[in-house]
Amino acid sequence: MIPEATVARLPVYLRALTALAEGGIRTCSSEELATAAGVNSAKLRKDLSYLGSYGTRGVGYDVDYLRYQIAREIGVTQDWPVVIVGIGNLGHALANYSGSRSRGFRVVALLDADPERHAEVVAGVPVRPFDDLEAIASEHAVAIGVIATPAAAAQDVADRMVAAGVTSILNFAPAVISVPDGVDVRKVDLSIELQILAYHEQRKAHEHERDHVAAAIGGDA
Amino acid sequence: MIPEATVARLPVYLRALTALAEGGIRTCSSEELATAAGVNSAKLRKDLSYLGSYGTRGVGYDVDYLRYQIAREIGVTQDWPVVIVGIGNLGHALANYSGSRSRGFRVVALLDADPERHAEVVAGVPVRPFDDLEAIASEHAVAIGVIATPAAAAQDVADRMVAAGVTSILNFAPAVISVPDGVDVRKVDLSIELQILAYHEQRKAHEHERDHVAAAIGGDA
DNA sequence: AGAAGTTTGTGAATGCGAGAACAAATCACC
DNA sequence: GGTGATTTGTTCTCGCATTCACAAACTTCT
Repeated sequence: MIPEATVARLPVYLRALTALAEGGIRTCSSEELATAAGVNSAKLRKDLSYLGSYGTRGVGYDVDYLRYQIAREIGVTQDWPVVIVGIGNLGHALANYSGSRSRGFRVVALLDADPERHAEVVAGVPVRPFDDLEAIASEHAVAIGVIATPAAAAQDVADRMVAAGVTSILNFAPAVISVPDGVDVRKVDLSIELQILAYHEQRKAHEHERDHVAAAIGGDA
Repeated sequence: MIPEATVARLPVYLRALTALAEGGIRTCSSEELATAAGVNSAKLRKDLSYLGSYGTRGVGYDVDYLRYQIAREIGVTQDWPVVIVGIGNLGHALANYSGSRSRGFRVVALLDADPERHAEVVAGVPVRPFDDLEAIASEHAVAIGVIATPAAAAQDVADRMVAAGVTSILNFAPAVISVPDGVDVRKVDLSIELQILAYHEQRKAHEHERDHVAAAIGGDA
């Protein structure tokens, strides 16, 4: 049983290893890999220890071997069929991104409720009516769905996805969606990320203010 | 000092409160707001207690009042100038999204290294050369930058942003970027989110398999 | 072969967040 | 004015995640 925090970092390690492999590097230490992944080396080693003992003391890790082990653990040695619902600006970006960049996933359908879009072909995949969801999902055994619709439609789309057999949802719509037990939802929200940054930014600004005031009154304690 | 986990949820509460206000609701209990935000009511109350005592026992929270208090705490009562670098599919989506939907942020510039794009106008903002970054950042006192470039360019863009005075970065590029102390970075990564879902999906599949095997051999312990 | 130097894997300590549970405060009703 | 119902704010406990520190294991050099 791998801790959730570790699961969230495994893809980062995988990408770092891929970058090293492309650079022709065959072996790396936990320190090097940790730097490439932007984490602490102790944390990296503990994370990897949940998968097994794939390193060699005194030497480090074999890049290709570790890469395969992590990919297998995550489950991206096979290809997961994915449907994307909502082909606006964001849907376009996601379709292109998933289509070319990332191995492990295959976009089997792009769906949109707007008939205007049904003529389009994005990243080689035609946009089809949202009502085709059930047919496509059962035909390709789709387990992963992406919601890129406006907030108002998100819950409906989620319900239909779940009914069609989808058990993992990636939600880009700025809305909280509720799903039955056994269905995983991950949420990505631009606006929330910006607001978190704004909070810290504001705190920095206040910090400065206090510094200025302190300097002005000559405080040195 | 508000805990980081709480800070990350405040924007969710803010959005839920806005939705309630738009529905004409003037007052709500922690239970109602928690449901709308998709969290536990005890957690919600504890989060809000870090801001102060803005509720009334036996009654609940005044929607508008609480909304303002949270907005003030986050820092979105003012407008933060934002620059977006990399106007591909994703950049388009972000520009449109930030432009219309979210209050608290103002896109002051869209930058791209590709001269082909400098003719475009997205969401009312013209796309300008990346080299204009420093001039724009100092003119508008930009503190928040968004990176929507390919991975290879991300570190360069981040360095230039930091040099130009940006102290908070939202990174959509699939790359780890390193910045000096005092600069905040948040990372959003489609591919990583999908891989996390794939991991859980795979575990569900294995679970099923084991169930089938158990059923087949008639195990009931 | 043995000693010195590296690097992994893990046990222990610390800190943080989640949730349960309850006391304090307010409202409604008599 | 007092009693019961309701709801907040807070304390307490538990579990998870991070980090340190070190023993075990491997390599290299003499």
